[in-house]
Amino acid sequence: MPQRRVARRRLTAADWAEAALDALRDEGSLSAIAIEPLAARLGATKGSFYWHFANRDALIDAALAGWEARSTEELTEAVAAGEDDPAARGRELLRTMTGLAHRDPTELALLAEAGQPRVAATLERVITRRLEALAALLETELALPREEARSRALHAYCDQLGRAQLARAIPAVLPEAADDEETVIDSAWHSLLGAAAGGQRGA
Amino acid sequence: MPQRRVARRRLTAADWAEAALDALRDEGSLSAIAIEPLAARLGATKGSFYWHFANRDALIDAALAGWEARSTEELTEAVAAGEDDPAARGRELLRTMTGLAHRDPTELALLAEAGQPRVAATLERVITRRLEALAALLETELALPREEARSRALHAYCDQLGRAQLARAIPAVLPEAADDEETVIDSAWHSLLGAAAGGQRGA
DNA sequence: ATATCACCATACGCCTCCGCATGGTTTTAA
DNA sequence: TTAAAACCATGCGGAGGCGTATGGTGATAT
Repeated sequence: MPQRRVARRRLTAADWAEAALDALRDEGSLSAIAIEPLAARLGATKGSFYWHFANRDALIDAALAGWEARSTEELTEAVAAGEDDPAARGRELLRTMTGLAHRDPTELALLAEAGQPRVAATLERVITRRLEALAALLETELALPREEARSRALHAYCDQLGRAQLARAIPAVLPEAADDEETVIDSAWHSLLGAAAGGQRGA
Repeated sequence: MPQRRVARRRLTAADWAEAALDALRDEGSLSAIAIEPLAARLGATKGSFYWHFANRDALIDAALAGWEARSTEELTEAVAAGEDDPAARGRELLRTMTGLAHRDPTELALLAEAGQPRVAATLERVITRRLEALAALLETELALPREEARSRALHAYCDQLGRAQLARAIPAVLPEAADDEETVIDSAWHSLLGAAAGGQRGA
């Protein structure tokens, strides 16, 4: 019995990778990327999967690569936007960098799974690029010294990261105003501009 | 054959709960709390476990309760310390609240697993107590208005949380000075004192 | 001394998932 | 139209984890 349900189209490796990312976003854990559940979700079986991928790790790699590509793409778009207005570009950068964590749990899921070396490496590349972009903006547009720019960027990023974490884990402790992304971005941008000495003072 | 290895002592429920917390800290994931691996680690078998606990969930609950008890104990100790010097008490509070995340991965592991409702509830209680304590200190000792105190406390906490997260996931992006806990506490305390308007401005 | 109770080992069935082997079914191309 | 290639379903074996049943073994009390 040729048991196709209706007239399902055939799957590609990209379909599997995307399904893996979906599962990671929905379940919030790398263990959600499992062949058999994904196959069920896709209306297929393992036979399809093992044609496109060598094993589960290969699928995870593909999903990570997909996420990294999407993230860097959004970053470059944000950098390119509003070329004339530095403030607008800064806010757009912040939105891309930190708003993602609020809108899309994938990033927090990966952060939670940073024990895995491949996950950590992916995160390192993405986050480094973001910090680099933000620091560069501060350095050129606000004429801040390099170290100060990097320090402020890092500070803002950590703040938003912790905020996103709390928003996901225990939203009750955050003020209601934090629901509005525009408000959050606004606050982050102003604290970025008006930061005090900042950075680690020691040594 | 009475196969005791040497002359192992008998286990208690607390032994199992502690072993569960150890596993959670070492592996960094709730899935590390698994009966059979823990039994092997303890040199026992499932027979022992199911005498002391009804099932795996009960063990997780016990581990969470143990962590919560330990956390609140450390918090009250910090509040009690240095009663005469508000600054010293504030720094001690910060050390307890945020230093924990740096020294002990358990907290970050739980945060990563906040999808589980029981984990989220535990975290909410602990973190709320911490924020409450810090805000109260700022309110009474620095004579800050209530909302301002809460806002600054939350801000500092988010910052340290994000910093701890990054330190664990991708330590490369943090400056080397961040290795020194005293430096971190120092920076956090000063930014807590000298924060600008802070808080969400909106609505 | 022996009966009772607390504690534990062993073995079993069940489930979920990975990975492979095999054979079938499409699609493409010659 | 038929041969090859791409794609996929099915079935199997194995690993690891949960929970239960059952029968010990040690300590404790009488």
